[in-house]
Amino acid sequence: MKFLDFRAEVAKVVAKACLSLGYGSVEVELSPPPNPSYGDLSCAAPIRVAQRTGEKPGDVAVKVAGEVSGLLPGCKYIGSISPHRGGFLNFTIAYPRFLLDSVNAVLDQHDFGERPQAGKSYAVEHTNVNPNKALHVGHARNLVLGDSLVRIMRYLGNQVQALNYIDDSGAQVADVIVGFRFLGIPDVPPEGAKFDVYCGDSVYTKVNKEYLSNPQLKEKQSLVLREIEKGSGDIAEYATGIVNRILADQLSTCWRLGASYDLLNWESQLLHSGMWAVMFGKMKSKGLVRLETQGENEGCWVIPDPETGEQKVLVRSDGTAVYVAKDIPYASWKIGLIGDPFGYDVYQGEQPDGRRLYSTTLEGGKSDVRFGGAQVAISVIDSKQRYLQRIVSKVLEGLEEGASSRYIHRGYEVVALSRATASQLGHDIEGEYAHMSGRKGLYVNVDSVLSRLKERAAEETRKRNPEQPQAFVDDVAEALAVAALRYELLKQDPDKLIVFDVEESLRFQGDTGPYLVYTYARARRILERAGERPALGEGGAVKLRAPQERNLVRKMSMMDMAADAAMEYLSPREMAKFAHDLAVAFNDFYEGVQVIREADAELRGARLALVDASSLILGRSLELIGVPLRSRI
RNA sequence: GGGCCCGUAGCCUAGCACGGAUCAGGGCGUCAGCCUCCGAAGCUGAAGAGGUUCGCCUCAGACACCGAGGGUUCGAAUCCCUCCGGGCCCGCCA
Repeated sequence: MKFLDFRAEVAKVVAKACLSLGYGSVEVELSPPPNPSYGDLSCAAPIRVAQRTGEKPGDVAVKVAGEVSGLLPGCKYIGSISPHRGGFLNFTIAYPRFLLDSVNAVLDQHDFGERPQAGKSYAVEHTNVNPNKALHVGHARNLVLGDSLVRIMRYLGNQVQALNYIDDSGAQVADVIVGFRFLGIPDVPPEGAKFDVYCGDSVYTKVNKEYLSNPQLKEKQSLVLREIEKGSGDIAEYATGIVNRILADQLSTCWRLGASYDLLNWESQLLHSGMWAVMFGKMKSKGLVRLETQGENEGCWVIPDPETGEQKVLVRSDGTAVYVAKDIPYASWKIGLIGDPFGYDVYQGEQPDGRRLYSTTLEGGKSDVRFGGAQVAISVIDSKQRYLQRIVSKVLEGLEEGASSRYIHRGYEVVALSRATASQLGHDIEGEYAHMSGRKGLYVNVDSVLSRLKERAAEETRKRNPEQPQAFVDDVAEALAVAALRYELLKQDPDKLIVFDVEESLRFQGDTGPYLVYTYARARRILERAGERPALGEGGAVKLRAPQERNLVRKMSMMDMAADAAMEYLSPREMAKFAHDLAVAFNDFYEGVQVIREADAELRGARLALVDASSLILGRSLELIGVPLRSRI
C-alpha cells in the first residue's frame, strides 16, 4: 500500500543524499515522529552520521535536508522535508497525490494490500482441545490467536494448512468413557444441554472426584486407555462414538467463533500409522536416543534434556512411548521429514469461511488432497509446554540440520479467572485470580460467555433498533458477542496472563470489539444515507486538507505494514492494534468534518470516497482478526 | 536446585524486537458537558485533602521519575548485571 511506497521513497532519497555528501552508505532508520506536527515520517540517519564524523547532529540534518530538497521534484509522495536540531529529518506526505492513489487503489482496483501468492507454505496447528469437554475461554485464546494468524498469513500470500489435533486416545477421553461405562452415568445429556458441555461439566468432574475415593476406578481408566490404544473392540468403538459427538459440538463452538480448519489430525491414527516406529528408527540410527542399561532409567530409551543435560525418557521400559514422543512423528510429518501415511476424507459440516474440512484416515481416503510437508510448522500451544516443545525441536534438529528453525512453537500465557468470577462458579480462592482447571470444574465455557455477551448485546441492539425484526437483533447480537470475545483475547500481549472476569467482559465501550464493529457500521451507514456515489478526483484530493482527513488516509494506507509486523512476530495483535487505531482515526474524522452535509459537491464526493475506502480497509483488517462485520448494527 | 515469562497511575493496558525530539500513549472507573442537524456502542473536558459566612481560606502537591538498585551511553521504560515480588515448567501422567 501507499505508505510503504512513501517510506521507500524517503529511504532512497536519504541514502542518496548521504552518499553525495560523502557520508558513505548509512543505515536509514525510519519511524513515526512522536508528534504529528513534526511530519508523517522521521529519519534518524543524521544522528548516526554525526556519531561517525563528530559533527553536530543538527548540522548534519540541515545539510542532508538541503541535499534531499534537490531530489524532491522526482518524488511521488514526499511533500516536504525539514531538519530538526536534534538530528532528525521530518518528512511530510504529498497528500493530494497520496490521497488520490490510496483511496482509488481501494475503490477502483480493490487493492487491500494483499500480497501475490508468493509466500511460503505453513502448517499452523491450533485449538487442539481434548475431545472430552466443551471449550473454555482459555481454549478460545488459543483458537483466536491461531485462527487470526492463519488469516493474516493467507492475506500475505502464504499457503497455509490449518490443523486441529484431536487427542482422542488420551486419559481425559478415557475418564469420560469410564464415567459412562463403569459409573453408570447416562451418555445422553439432559434436555437442552450440549453434549460436550455435559461431558466436561458433569461427567469428567464427577469421574475425577470419584477417583479420589475409589482406587479401583483408576484401574478402569488404564483398561479403557489400553482398549482405545488397541483401536478395536467394544470399548474402543464406543469411545470413538463418544469422541465424535463431543468433537461435533466443539467444532460448532469453534465455527461460532469464526475459526476454520483444513484438517483434523487424529492422534489414534497417528499412533496406528507406523510413523513412530519409523521416526524411532531414524533417531536410533542417528544416535539421538540411547538405551539405558542401568540406573533409575534402566530399560528406557532416553535423550539428553536440552536444559539440564540430564536424561529425558522417551520410551518407557515397557516399550511404550511417552507423551512428547508422540509429538515427534507429528512434527516430522508437518515439515516433511517423513512421508505422509494418511489418506483424507471430507469431514461433514459447514465452516464459516466455506473451506472444506478434511479428516485423516488410514484407510486410503476418498480425497486426493495432501497435507503435511510444509516448509514451516507453527504450533500454537500455551507457554507451559515450552520445555516439551524445545525437546521436540531439538530432536528434529538432530534428524535434519536446520529443522528446528522450521518448527516454531508459538507460546502464549493462559487465561485465569478473577476472584469474582471464580466465586460465581462456587469456588473460593486465595489470591486475586485462579488458574482454570477442568478437573476441578473451575472454568468458564465459551458458549456460556458468548450467550451472556449476546444477551447484553441484544438488549442494546433492540433499544437502538426498535423497528427491526428479531432476526436482525439476533444476528447483530451474535456478531457483537463474537467480536467482543475475540478482540478481548487478542488485544493483549500473548506473554501476559489474562485474568478473565465475566462482568468485565460485558463491557462494550472503549477499546473493545463492539467499538470496532460500531465504527464500521457507522461508516457504512453514512454511505448508505448519502445516496450518491463517492468520487475522488484531483480536485477533490486537493480539498481534503483537514488533519483528520490526512490522518485517516495515512493510517489506512498502513494496513499491510501491520500485517507484516503480525507475521514477523507471529502476533495477530498487531492487526488488532491497527484496526483499533484506524477506528479511532475514523471517529476523529467523523467528529471533525461533515460528510453528507458538506455543501461543496466535489468535497462531499471526496469525503465519501475517503469514508468508503477507509471503512473497507477497516472491514478487511477486522476480517483478518476474525471480528465479524455488519453494515448496520 | 535449574530454566522460562510477567511487574508501567485507583484498576487494566500500549510503548521494549532498531535506546533518542515538549506532557511515556490508550482504555476502565469517577465527575461535567455534547444528539431539532451524517448512528451517543461515539466525542470533548476535568480530577489532592480539610474547612467554609459558599466568596473564599488553610495545608499538601506540581498530576505513572515505567518493581528496587547499580552499570553502559551524550541520551535508558527500552540494552547489561544484581536483587525483590508474582506466575509457570523441569514424571517410565497426558
